[in-house]
Amino acid sequence: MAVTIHDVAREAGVSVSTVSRALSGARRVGPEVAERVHEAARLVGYRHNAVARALRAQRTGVIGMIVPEISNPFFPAIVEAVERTLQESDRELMLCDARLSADVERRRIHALLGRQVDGLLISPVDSQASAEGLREAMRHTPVVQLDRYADQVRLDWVGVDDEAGMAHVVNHVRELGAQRIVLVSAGQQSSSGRDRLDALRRATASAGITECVELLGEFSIEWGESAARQLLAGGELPDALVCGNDEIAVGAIRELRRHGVAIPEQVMITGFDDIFIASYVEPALTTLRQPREAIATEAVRLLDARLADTDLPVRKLALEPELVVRESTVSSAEPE
Amino acid sequence: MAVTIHDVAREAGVSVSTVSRALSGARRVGPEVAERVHEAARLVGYRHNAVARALRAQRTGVIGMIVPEISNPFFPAIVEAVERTLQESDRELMLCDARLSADVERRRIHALLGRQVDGLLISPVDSQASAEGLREAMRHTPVVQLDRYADQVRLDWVGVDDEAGMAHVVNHVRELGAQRIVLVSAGQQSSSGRDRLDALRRATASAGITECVELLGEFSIEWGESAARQLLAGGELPDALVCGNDEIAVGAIRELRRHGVAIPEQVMITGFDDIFIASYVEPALTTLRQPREAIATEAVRLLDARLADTDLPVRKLALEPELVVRESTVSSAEPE
DNA sequence: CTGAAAGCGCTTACAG
DNA sequence: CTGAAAGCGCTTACAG
Repeated sequence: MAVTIHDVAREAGVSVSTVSRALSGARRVGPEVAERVHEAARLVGYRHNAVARALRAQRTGVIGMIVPEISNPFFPAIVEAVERTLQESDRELMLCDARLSADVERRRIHALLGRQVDGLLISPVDSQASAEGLREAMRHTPVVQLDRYADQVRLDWVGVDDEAGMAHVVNHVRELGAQRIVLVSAGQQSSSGRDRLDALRRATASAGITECVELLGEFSIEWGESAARQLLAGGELPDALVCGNDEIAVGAIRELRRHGVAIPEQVMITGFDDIFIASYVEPALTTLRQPREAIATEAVRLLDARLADTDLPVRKLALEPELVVRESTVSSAEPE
Repeated sequence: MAVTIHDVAREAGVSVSTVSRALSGARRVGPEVAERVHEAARLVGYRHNAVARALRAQRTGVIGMIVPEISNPFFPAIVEAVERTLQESDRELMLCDARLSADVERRRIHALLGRQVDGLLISPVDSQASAEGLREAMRHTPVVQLDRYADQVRLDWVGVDDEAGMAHVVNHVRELGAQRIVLVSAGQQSSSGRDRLDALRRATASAGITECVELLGEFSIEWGESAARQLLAGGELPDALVCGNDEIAVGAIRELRRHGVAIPEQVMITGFDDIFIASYVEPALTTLRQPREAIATEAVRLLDARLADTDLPVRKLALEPELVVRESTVSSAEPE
């Protein structure tokens, strides 16, 4: 029914083996024969069947990717870069959304394994609960974690260097004269929450800041607003609010401005990630720009390395984020 | 090497046919035999091979999806909903980014066809240049367009009802007393640009608005800013700025506020789409909320209908957006 | 209800 | 360089 390699073979007057070789470009075919095969393929309207090829070659050319939540504005840029990178080697991306549930995540892993993906890129939803699914996955295919990671799993990872980032940001506000700093971040459930808090503590300590309050909630605008309300109720405001991510910072900015607090004059505010809206809030947010593009390409590179050699040691790759100074810390900052 | 159905058959002491039937749930298997097969499968660690199944069954269970640009904040929510809908029927999503190029788009179409997708969901990048690729696609697999569409192609489509939306918005500002209205939108290259402009013209005409200037550029924040500058330079401001999408509106808001214009007191502003930042700009933006979830589920439904019956007539499904009133038109609007 | 056999469309040793 | 043959892991008429 479908046009197959056999139709091409008949048309060109050669064997299917020759057609296969000519079409796949494996060079052991006479030049005029190759020409004839290509002509015949065009004539009969032949199209590759990647499924048949995959079954035979034991390689699908499909990479699975699971993100915690596609609608989280952080991931689309990474997905896009991964997809672009894969195209360079004629591979496709099968994308899944874990909907923030380790359970859904595990089911998606199984589905992707069933589809025989050549590798899996994943940002695990939970540092604990994701571990089991990941272990299952790595028994069957190369796996690389990106952005987030799970504990107790020996798996490659590439993501942002929280340590370096927080040091940048703390030094920045320090140089601008901040003495009293409040850290607003998330709890320790996710790897980012924990790592950023640790990084924040070390950064403030090594900057010689002793007066340092911690407000811990979650990575959301709502928590940023609520934390700001706590500060307002507490009386005196700190010099700077260093937030665990941009959403917290955006929430804090909104709430503080509603109460007439001048930013950055009364309080400086910083974020982390540089999501789209960071440059559109008022005042525009000073933050750390995640090297999303690099994270994506490095993730594919790590995967390919493991594809080539299964005995590689586990690699963790932390990429330094870039400090983007905007008006939430420096009122004269050039608008981008 | 891999554990196959044969290993299960040996373990269970039955034929591979029986194993296949028992595992796929085709009920023509004795209950205790089925039990034994499942037990054996567990024992030998059997996993489905979706590739082999797809080759044999001539059905992959994979739906291809091509979006103009994943990082455009409009699409992730749709992608998420599509993926969720597909999961209900154990299908997977193969996602491609056309990078706003009809050329890349055509290559992605070919790749997906080669992978034998069971159907294609696409938001074409260009109303003209996308047509050829789409025609190629529809010769091989069911295709449904969503959000955008191409001209001169007989293909199902599901998207927002621009006509109804613009009528809502124009009536809204009209009721609030706006007489002089400026339309800021995009040109006619894309289907949305054209349709929204048409809808806007009809809406203002039928609302009896005669003083109506049109500023046409593109769907971007930059164009919104630039249009606002033109207005400021032109002297007297209109009562309302009705924008073709949220990004234009956000740009206009920023620029007008920079120049001290009071919104909505001096000028009301409306958008279209209700993207994430619409509720976070100041003042929060009155806009039309796209029924993204419904667009996604209807797109899959249309595809499934066509999968079941190839002779269906072409269907266009326009879904009404919801007017979300915020502070950019009504200063007392409740913050959400 | 169950099994033997054919075959989905390709690739790839193996000969020649 | 080219061809005949086996086989990737399944499903599905066809018999029984």
